[in-house]
Amino acid sequence: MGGDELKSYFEDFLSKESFFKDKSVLNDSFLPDTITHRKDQISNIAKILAPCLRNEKASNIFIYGKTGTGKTLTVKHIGANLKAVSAERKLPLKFVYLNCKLKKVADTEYRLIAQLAREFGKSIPSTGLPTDEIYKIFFDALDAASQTIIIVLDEIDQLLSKTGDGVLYNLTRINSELKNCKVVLVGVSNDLMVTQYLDSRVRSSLSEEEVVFPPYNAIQIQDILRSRSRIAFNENTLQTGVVEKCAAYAAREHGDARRAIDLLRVAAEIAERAGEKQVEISHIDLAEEKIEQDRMLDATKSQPKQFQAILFSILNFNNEKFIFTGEVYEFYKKVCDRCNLRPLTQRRVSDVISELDMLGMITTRVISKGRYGRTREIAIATASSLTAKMKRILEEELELV
DNA sequence: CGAGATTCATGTGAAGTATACCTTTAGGCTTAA
DNA sequence: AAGCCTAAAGGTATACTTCACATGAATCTCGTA
Repeated sequence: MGGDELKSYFEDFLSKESFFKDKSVLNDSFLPDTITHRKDQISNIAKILAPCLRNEKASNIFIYGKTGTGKTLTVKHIGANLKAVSAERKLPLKFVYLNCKLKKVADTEYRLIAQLAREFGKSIPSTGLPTDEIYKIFFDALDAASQTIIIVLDEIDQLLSKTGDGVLYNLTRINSELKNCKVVLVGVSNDLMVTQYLDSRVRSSLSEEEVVFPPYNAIQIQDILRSRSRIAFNENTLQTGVVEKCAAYAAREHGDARRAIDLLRVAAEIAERAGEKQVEISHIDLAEEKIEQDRMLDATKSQPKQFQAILFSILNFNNEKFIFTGEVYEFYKKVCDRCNLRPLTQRRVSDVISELDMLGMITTRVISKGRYGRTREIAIATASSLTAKMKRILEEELELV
């Protein structure tokens, strides 16, 4: 574009009214003032936690629900209100939210407790201290003042599957250890089955109260989308049927409202960039594709080198219907050779493959081929056009030519 | 022909190792009395 | 002598390796009909 052309493009851009009034409303991190269709859950949790305001010990809570059913949102919402009230009245109440899924932040016992201690202003090194010491620092930090503390552990299932329930056992015992303050634990989980893996003491202590978040149905998602789009968009931005379609797509996948909102936002971005007057239904399909792609490509880029090499090895077999660990490992060794990476052992590669499965980048299951042994059957979870893009990124990242 | 033994390839658990990082401690140097 | 800095010693978590055993259905074996 030449200077004049560019200028007129920008002028043209400005003359068009933007679709968005307030785009942040459609972001994951946005906290609406009111949460649609979650009255029961909110009042339930609020009732359970309310005694905290009087500095009494409230029950621990376990919250279940699939992704995008508003668990995190609800908990944060209640937390914000509790904070507001307690700040106003100068009550000794603290609310801590922690997501256990964040890699390198809270995915092991040590890191979880360290992170919690940091929330209380302690500085904890990333490694080097005994875990007992970390507990001690954390407990001291808690007990420093007479107060009630609500600790929310989001996506707790991730933590449990990786490190077992030892952490939770220790946390549930806090109250008997500490003199001055009371701690309420709120566990949030996507997996309804998790409590089965818990030690019975932990289970009974942690799930003194349980709250279930059922999936939204399509109508409810529509309501959510409408209430958000009223704030997010200017009038007449959405073609009729757009909200319905987004809702339908999301409802198809176990009523994931976050997905519906993402879909709407991305569809609008696509439409705006394409210079359309309105967001049309066709943009939603494009959006769905784009979201999936971005998610996978970002995940691909952000993996550690070894993971990338292994993923690349797997993708290399994308023409074959079934891929087995042995084949992948053989190829992986060659890849390592080509990009100067020290090959990991097959043992470790096996674990990495499981982790990639957990990340949803591939699908695996362990099968027995009878006489021909036992292995993991690996399937690539994405469309072939996308795997091609992923491979290109990996080649770049691994400096393969 | 069918029940039970065998087999293969690799899953999986436990224990050991390398690395990076932490605190403590001892020694050495500087400084002030 | 007291204070401060540095480096070594001793300790830990984490990622990875090593070792060893577990798995489970296709295939083989062998007694029986």
